[in-house]
Amino acid sequence: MQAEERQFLIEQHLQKVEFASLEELSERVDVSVSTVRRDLTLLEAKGALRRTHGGARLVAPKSDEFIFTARDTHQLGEKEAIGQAAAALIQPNQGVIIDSGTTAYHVAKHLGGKASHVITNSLPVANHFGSDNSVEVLVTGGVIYPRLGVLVGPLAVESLSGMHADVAVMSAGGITLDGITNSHALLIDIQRAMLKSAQRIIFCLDHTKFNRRSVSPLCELDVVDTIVTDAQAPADLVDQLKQTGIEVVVAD
Amino acid sequence: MQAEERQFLIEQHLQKVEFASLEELSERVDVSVSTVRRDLTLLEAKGALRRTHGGARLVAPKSDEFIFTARDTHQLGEKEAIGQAAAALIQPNQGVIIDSGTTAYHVAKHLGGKASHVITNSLPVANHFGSDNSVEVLVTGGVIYPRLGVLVGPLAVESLSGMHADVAVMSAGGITLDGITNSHALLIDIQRAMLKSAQRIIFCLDHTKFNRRSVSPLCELDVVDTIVTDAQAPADLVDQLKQTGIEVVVAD
DNA sequence: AAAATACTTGCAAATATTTTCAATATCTTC
DNA sequence: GAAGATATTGAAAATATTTGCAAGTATTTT
Repeated sequence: MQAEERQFLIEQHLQKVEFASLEELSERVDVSVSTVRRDLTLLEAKGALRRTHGGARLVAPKSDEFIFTARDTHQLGEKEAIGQAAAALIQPNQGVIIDSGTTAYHVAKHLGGKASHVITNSLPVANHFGSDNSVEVLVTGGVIYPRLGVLVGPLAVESLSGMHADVAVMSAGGITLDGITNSHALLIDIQRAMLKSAQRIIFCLDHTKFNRRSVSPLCELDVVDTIVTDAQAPADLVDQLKQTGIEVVVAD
Repeated sequence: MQAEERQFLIEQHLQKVEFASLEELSERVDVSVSTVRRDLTLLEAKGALRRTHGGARLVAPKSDEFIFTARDTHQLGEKEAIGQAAAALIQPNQGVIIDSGTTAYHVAKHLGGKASHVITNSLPVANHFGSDNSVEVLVTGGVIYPRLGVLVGPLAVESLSGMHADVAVMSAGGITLDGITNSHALLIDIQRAMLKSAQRIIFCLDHTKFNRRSVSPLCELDVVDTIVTDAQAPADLVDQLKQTGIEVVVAD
């Protein structure tokens, strides 16, 4: 059996059982426990699963809500800080558009009852405000993009285009001096509608997004008013961004 | 069993029972009480639960604060049965509109991957299908009605009016021979749009809804194709409904 | 305030992981 | 197609983690 085939089988098996011990996997693909260990290490690096003591678990278990909410600890500290700093930029009683994506979600968590209206296409954000009747939450329509809990499609774009907000809190996949990019092509149209509907544009981008280019271009830099990032963002790019007239807030 | 799996089971069990003693948990996951203690400490740090003397208690998760979801035990048995019976009426690969309201939610829970499309204005229903990519879930836009997790308002009505589905699974506040009524006036417009957009109308009404009249009239009986109810529904009204040509399914 | 119950701490046994190394398999290069 | 180089595999020793237990401390109950 080939190494790749074996790893594929492990992945597939894990999709079914969610948790698997080393012995279980070793028996199933008929190699030594050592090899399974090595495979798991590789698969973890690939992001396909997470190692645990004695075995492995699925990254996004079906029983789990959406990819993030509680369990996503990827750069959690930075995202929390960014969330707090971005929320501080919002004035009381403003109307805020909140993008999908983990970073924007953390902003929502820190927003409290500050905003009077929230517009979002993210189900986790909607859930977060769901039982809070101090904020009016407007959810765009759309088709659920599985695992992310984002509403996409024409309905989402349409419902956004008729709206207006004071601020848009956005996230994205990458930023360079050429502009901002994002990975999910389906989101681009929606994000552009968000950018059009808001007066002030705040992008929340942790340091890993700097000098990175995702597949689809989203917008030029001149659309952006403010960028919120963390302390590890590369100083040179931050300076260059400031020179183009963008306000850059560095959260600690 | 691995540590992570064990902790996951503890979390999951707690979702059901709200509170569990150390012994109970220790027995359930088959480790010593000491280990359960350590697990609980970790889970508490993660924010998944709250420790108490002798056990652990669920920390009310925001996303579940909608009136129902798991915790609403009001006529739970009946609603489960109705949910199952109504789900059985759906043919594979149909497009299904699912109304907000607890009873309709239970139908969603039993639907599995049967429907190919689901249209809903209920956040709990959307969440339920959220990470399932075998079903395409279309969420109407709208403003969140707090505590119920329902999307209401003109946007919800608009997005529904352009759609079409094979079946609509509805719930309501009361039914008499004069028609069906509902309590939330905001929902009426949306429900009417749902009724217009679907070919077959199934109303799910537990026995407490029979011979009851809510504030706002929703529709006449001739719109209804099928009513699913439980065994305690009054026989006379059930008979009379059958005579008007409505199919009445009684779940046990 | 005493009894009962639950919690914390420290420790040894069990279990898992990393590291290392020899054996085998696979790929190059001639 | 054979010889050497490289990569992969399985197994064993060293290291680290987790688990269960028991003694001591805190908390609740009566």
